[in-house]
Amino acid sequence: MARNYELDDTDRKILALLIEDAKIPYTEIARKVHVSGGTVHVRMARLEELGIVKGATLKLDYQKLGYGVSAFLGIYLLKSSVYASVVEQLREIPEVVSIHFTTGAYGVFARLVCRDTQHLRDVLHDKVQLIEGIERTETLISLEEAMNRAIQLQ
Amino acid sequence: MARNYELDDTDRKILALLIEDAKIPYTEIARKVHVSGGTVHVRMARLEELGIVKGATLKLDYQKLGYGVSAFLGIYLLKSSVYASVVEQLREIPEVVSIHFTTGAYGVFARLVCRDTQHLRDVLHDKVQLIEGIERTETLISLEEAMNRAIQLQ
DNA sequence: GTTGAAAAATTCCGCCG
DNA sequence: CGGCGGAATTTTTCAAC
Repeated sequence: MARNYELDDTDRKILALLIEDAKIPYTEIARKVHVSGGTVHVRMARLEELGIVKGATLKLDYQKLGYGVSAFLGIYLLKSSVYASVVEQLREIPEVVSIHFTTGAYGVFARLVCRDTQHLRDVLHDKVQLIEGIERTETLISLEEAMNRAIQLQ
Repeated sequence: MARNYELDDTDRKILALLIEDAKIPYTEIARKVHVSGGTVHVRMARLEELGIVKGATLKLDYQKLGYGVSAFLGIYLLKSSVYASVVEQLREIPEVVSIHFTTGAYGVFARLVCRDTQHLRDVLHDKVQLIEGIERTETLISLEEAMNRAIQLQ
């Protein structure tokens, strides 16, 4: 499941460039990596085939889109067997953007993105608190996202 | 700073499609949104001009890339005035992918992505613990990322 | 906001080292 | 076999309306 695939230097260089900007043309990547455009195409097709590349998405300024409040939620479960069910129910909430199963006090750790603190309050009260299997939650409101980037390969 | 820009339904539909897959051609978006290709182009140019769209990036399976361990770090600061300096120093650590200024006990909350628990241990001990201004940290290791998605517009 | 046409990129395939 | 190069198709890009 967590296998490590054989990636060569060309693969990593291609990925590093596309992580920075997924819209740069393959022909330009080809020039920078010193291979042909066809090769970039073949390498990307293989990386997608392997499931390493799952697609591309936009980098957005959520603040400017009106989603200025983000929060982390530490969730205490009534018993650990409800994990899968709680995840399913969290997934149904559009404001939940990521869910982690973590070590430590919390069983589940989630991140929410909301328009404002009122919206966050509503989501917590009307959606999260109603989920079966949750004992209680601790909320950490992010007042400012000082940084957010993709991992650097190598 | 946190202004709300006027986006119409067309803008939102275009963004929603590109969030799903930033590589679909503007011509295809045009068909789905019932406008011309030129209009999609103009709308995206404006959204980039406004800074709402900051670019595009790849969606990757970090597990398969050999980065299977992710952790959240609650950081207690010696005094709140060191915030900016601590953020600067965290930014220098390649394994740190996001930094938040939060309410609650921690002054700073960060996320790290590492190859394995040994790598995480090394980063915490050799890099994070050396930062001036940090009193102590609490680590939450994510054993599994059950979900990770972009926010849904509307 | 649309159209249409030039420029560029993608994509595929036969060939070669 | 993996990489290269060229050609057909599609997309991007932009000016005129």
